[in-house]
Amino acid sequence: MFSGKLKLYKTGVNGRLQIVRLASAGDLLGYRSLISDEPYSATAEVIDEAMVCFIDKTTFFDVLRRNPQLALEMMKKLCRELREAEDHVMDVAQKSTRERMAALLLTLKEAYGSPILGGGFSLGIELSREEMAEMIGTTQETVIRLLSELRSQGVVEIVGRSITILKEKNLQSLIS
Amino acid sequence: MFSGKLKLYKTGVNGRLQIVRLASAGDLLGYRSLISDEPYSATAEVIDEAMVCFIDKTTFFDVLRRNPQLALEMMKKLCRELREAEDHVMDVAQKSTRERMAALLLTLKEAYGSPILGGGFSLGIELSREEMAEMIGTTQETVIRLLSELRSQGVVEIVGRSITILKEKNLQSLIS
DNA sequence: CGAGCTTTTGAGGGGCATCAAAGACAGTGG
DNA sequence: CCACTGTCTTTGATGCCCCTCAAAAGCTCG
Repeated sequence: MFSGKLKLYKTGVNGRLQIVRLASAGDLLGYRSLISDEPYSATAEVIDEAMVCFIDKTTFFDVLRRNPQLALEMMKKLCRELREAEDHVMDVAQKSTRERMAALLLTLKEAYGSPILGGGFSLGIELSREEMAEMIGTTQETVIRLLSELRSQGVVEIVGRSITILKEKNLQSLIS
Repeated sequence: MFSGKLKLYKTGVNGRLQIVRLASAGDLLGYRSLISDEPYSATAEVIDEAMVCFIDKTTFFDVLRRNPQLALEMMKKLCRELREAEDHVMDVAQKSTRERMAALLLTLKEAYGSPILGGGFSLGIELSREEMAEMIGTTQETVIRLLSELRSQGVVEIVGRSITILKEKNLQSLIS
């Protein structure tokens, strides 16, 4: 199967990474720096096999200028991403690490998950413990502890990097 | 003097607020929900006297469609805000409260500050302790403790809600 | 099988939230 | 003018969540 997943991250204090978002097939990358004329502020790295296609700067702007409707669509996309980013700020600022862990699992399930025989959901994306930590702003160790906690409660099943959600409702109730 | 300042905030878990950004004269508000067709995700509240001007939805889109250059400008603005929001995520996730406090003071100084006789900077905006807490994702009490710490070190001068930065360099070195 | 990763588990400590209460300050009405 | 009230600010005490450090165990690959 052709999947194609990238992670987009920033580098923070003492090299600690912060994953800003994941990108999949069809997503646009880098257009923001193009538009705002700022230097690239994030780094992209392949998680799964991905094919990338480059668009020339002038072509990009030409198409955009000739096609107001497309421009509007892009603005829509930007607005949505902005709202998501702001929500993310609030999550990190207010929620406990446990709540963010639960939210991450549910988000991944929404984006990549697929139902599995017996009623669970396979996450459909395999991240390292550290990558998860970098997404929710915590450490490897804490991610591990929270995951084992969930496993011991029968909420998830874990085999290596493959995670299956067994009791989605328990996660839902965790994110309050 | 005519200033006009608003705060834009979201409501999080158990009603705790998160100030997403401050807006001043000339800023646009609410256009994001307009464009992305999502429900309003934030609330605006006046801090200083402000005059607000409403634009009709259809007018807005008309102008945008007829004026590709304007659309590009708006996209620029959106991209910049997006980058700022993502930076903010990283700050909250990685930096200590003390670092965020210092960063907040410097940000406010950049946005509203004005030089004062003797080499300091008056912040030029008066926020309650709680509002500052809501901006950097902490509590009132912690803001107060950090501010007194800075005052006792002679880094800032505080009279009620008016804050003067005396030793900007010390703040700079705090944000690492 | 050894080297280098990731994952796991444990111990310890500190930063910060929470709770509680007193002080400061402004507005209100008697 | 002064007690009265509500809001904001300050300070102190307590505890716990989670980061940090350390080390062992598991996995992968040459």
